Amino acid sequence: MAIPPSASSAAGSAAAPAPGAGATFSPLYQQIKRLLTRSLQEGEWKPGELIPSEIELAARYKVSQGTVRKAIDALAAENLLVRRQGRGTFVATHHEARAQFRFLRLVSENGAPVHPESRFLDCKRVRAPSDIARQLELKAGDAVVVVRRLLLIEERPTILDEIWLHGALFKGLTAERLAEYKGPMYGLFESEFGVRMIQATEKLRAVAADADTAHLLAVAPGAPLLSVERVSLTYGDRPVEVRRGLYVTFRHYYENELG
Amino acid sequence: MAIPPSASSAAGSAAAPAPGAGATFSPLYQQIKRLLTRSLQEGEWKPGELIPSEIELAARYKVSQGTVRKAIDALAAENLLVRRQGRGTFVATHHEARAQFRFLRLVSENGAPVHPESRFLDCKRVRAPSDIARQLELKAGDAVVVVRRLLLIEERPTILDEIWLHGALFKGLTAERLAEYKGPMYGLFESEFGVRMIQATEKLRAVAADADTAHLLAVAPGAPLLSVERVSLTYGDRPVEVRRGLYVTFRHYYENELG
DNA sequence: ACGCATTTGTTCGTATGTATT
DNA sequence: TAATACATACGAACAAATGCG
Repeated sequence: MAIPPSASSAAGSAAAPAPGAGATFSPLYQQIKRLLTRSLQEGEWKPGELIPSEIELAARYKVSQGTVRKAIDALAAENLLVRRQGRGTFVATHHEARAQFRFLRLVSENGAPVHPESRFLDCKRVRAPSDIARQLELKAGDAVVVVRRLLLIEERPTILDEIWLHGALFKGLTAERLAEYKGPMYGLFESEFGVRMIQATEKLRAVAADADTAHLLAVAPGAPLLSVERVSLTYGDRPVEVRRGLYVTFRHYYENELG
Repeated sequence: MAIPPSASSAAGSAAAPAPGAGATFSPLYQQIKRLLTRSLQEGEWKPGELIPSEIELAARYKVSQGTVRKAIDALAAENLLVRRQGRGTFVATHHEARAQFRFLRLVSENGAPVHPESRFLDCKRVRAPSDIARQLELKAGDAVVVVRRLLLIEERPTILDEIWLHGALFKGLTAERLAEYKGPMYGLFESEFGVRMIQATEKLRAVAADADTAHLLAVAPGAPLLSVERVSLTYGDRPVEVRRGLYVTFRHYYENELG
C-alpha cells in the first residue's frame, strides 16, 4: 500500500508534508516507483521476467492505474523496465543486444557496432588498493576480485581491460567461469551473482602506451590510447565495479551522443 | 488544429491508418509535438521566451490539456523546452549555465566543471573540403566559415578547436564578433544567427600531437591528446557545425554518463 | 483462420495540490 | 490574498498489439 493508511481516494492529500520536518514529501507515483524498485532489488521479479500488469499493481498498492503507469514510465526511462504493448512490462536484462551497446561505446570506422571476442588473462582475489577501495566504497584491504582481459575485434587486440569487482558480491568468480560463459559479462554477473549493473560513469583521457600494454595491444610503445575508467553502479547507486580500459582507436572510435 | 476536421472528441479515431499506405499514422500528442516543434523552428517563440500555457495550447489545437502536456513532456525530455512549475514553459536557450555543460564534457580532476577562456586564432570564409561538405550535407566547394580557437583553463591552453560552420547560415560571422561576444558561442549563434544547436554526436579518439598542435597546447610533440569530432544538429536533424577539438587530458578528463 | 481476452498505449475529462507572481 | 500555471491523481473509454483457443 502507498503511504496513508487512511484515505486512498483523496489524491493530493496522500502524503502531507510534515509541518516541522523538511522535504519528507514525495508524490504518490514516486512512492510507488520506490516500492517497485525495492521489489526489483529484492528479486521478486528477476531480469527478463514479466511483472504484474498495471491493473494488478494498482490493486496491490491501492492507487489508480494512471499512477502506476507514471511510476513504470519513470523506471522504463531509467532502463530498469521495458514495456511491450500487448505483452506486458518486463524487467530489463543484459541478455539482449539492446543492453550491450549501452555499455560499450566503441564502434567501427563506419559507425557499425562491434562484436569483440574476450580473452581472459587473469582473475584473482586480492586486497583492494586504497584508490579502488575508495571508489567501491570499501575499506582499504577488503577483498576484491580483479580480472584482466583482452578484447579482440576482427582478430585484432583492441581493448585491454582491468576490472575490479566488489569482493563480497562476486565470491566464487573464477577465470574458468568467465571463459566458459557464453554471452555478455554483465549477463553473467546478473544471472550468476544477482548483481545488475544499471548505471555507470566513465572518465576518458588520452594516454601513451607503456611497454607492457603496447605489447599486448600490438601497438608501438608510446602510442596514443584512449583510457576509459568506469565506475558501475547497481540499485541504490551502490558502486560494484571499477573498470579501467585502454582502447586502440586507430580503426574504431568511442561514440557519444550529446542531447 | 490537429488532424481530423471532423470529430475532436472521439479519441483514438483521430488519425486512422490509411489502408494501403504504410506508417502514416501517428498519435495525437505526437502530431501536437510536431506542430510545437515547427513553431519553435519558425521562431514563433524564441529561446528564453515563455510559450502559451497548456490550457491555451489545448484550445488552439482543439485537444485536451493532457494531450498537450504529453507533447510538452516529450519536448522537455529532448531539452527543447523547460518547464517551471508555477511560472510556465520556456523555450530552452544556451544562455544558461545548465545548457553549457551539456555540450562541454571536460571537467577538472575533482569533477568540477571548467570555465574556459576563449582565444580566437582565426576566422575565415572558405570553400568546403569534401569531407566537411559531406558532414554538413553541402556540395564540395560550397561556402563554410572556419574558426580556430584556443580554450584556456586556469591560464593554461587546454583545447584547440577547429570549427566548421554552414556558410549560408553564418553569413557575417567574423573574428571580431566572436571576440566581442560575452557568453557562450552557442548563445551567440542562437541570438545573432537564429541557429539553435539542439543535439550533437561526438567521435572520440586518442591521437598524438603534431608539432604545430604541440606548440599551441604547450605539450611535447607526440603527446597523447583526446580528439573530439562533433557534428551538431539543429531542428530537423540538419547538421550545421562540424567541430574538431584536441583536448589536453593531463589535468582534466572527459566525463560521460552511461545509463 | 478467426475471434476473444489481456495488456499496454492514447485520449478525454475533472479535481486538487504546489509554486510563482 | 488572489490569480495563474504546472504537477499530481483519479476515472473512463477506446485503440493497437499480442497470444491463445
